[in-house]
Amino acid sequence: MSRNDSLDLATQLHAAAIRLLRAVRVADDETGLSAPKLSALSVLVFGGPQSLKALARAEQVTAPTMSKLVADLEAAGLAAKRADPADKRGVVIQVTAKGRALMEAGRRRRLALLQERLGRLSKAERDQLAAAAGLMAKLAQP
Amino acid sequence: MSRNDSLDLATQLHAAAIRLLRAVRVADDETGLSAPKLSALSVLVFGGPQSLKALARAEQVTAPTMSKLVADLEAAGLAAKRADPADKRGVVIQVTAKGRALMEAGRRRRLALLQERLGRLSKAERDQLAAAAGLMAKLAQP
DNA sequence: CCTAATAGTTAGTTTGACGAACTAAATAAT
DNA sequence: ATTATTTAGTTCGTCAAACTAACTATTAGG
Repeated sequence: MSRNDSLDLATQLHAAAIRLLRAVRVADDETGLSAPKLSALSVLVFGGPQSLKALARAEQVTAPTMSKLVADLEAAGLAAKRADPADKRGVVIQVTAKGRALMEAGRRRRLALLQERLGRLSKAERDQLAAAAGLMAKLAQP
Repeated sequence: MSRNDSLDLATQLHAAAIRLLRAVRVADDETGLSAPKLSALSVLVFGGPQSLKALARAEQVTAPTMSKLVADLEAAGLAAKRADPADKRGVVIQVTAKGRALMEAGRRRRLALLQERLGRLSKAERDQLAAAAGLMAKLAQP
């Protein structure tokens, strides 16, 4: 029974996470940015200026893929590249003020969407979710 | 703002869901199926036989997109289409035994990945997570 | 009936992913 | 010190998956 519990838990958690992310995805449309670009921008905002390789690893894509995403972000004035003073092969990519503002607005919309739904739950249920968020983070650790 | 307000909860839930999905995503690679096809197959397994339109709506894609996904699943012998007896325009799509077996194998691999991590939690914490999965599904409802 | 709506497919386009091949720079080896 | 190797990033070609527009076939409404 314990084995079945685990199977069910893994399946249910997986399905629930997918549905939850899908539900809030609509808020991202309004930024005018695609999900991969918005996500890369988010890493720049929260992770600070970094190399292309680091950014690619954070987003679990290859260097060429990230190279193109960054080029598009740069063309849109949302990110900027500068030479790495310590390594002339390298670049340091950072978010611009415009990029930061756009990311923040998108994030607020996404969270607003979730908050509206959170209002449907009781206080006890919200507390339960808050505790679970911590547990999920623990599960996701390597 | 309190530490436990709903903005924090929304932020934590969103981040936790993303990290959790990333952590188990590697298990799906071994199915040999892409994420969209695996996801569509999952809807067929859990939602039963249904029309292309229903499947497209469930996956939040357009009919042409789903038409191609189903065609590929059919070519791989994982799903089957039959005419809808009640509407000659319509088709009913259902998972095959092979498709069901593949989904089950994927689910087992995903669990295997999570198992070590689930072991870090107490039984009480696992119960908490299971309950939270239900709440998350509720949140995701439109 | 005939017209409008619906189910699904086909055609063409865009985006984002990859690997392979390239340039340039840094590091290791002899 | 010179050469070889590795590393960082880009460009190119290709593919999957998403969309819209337009098509066929069928059903439903006036």
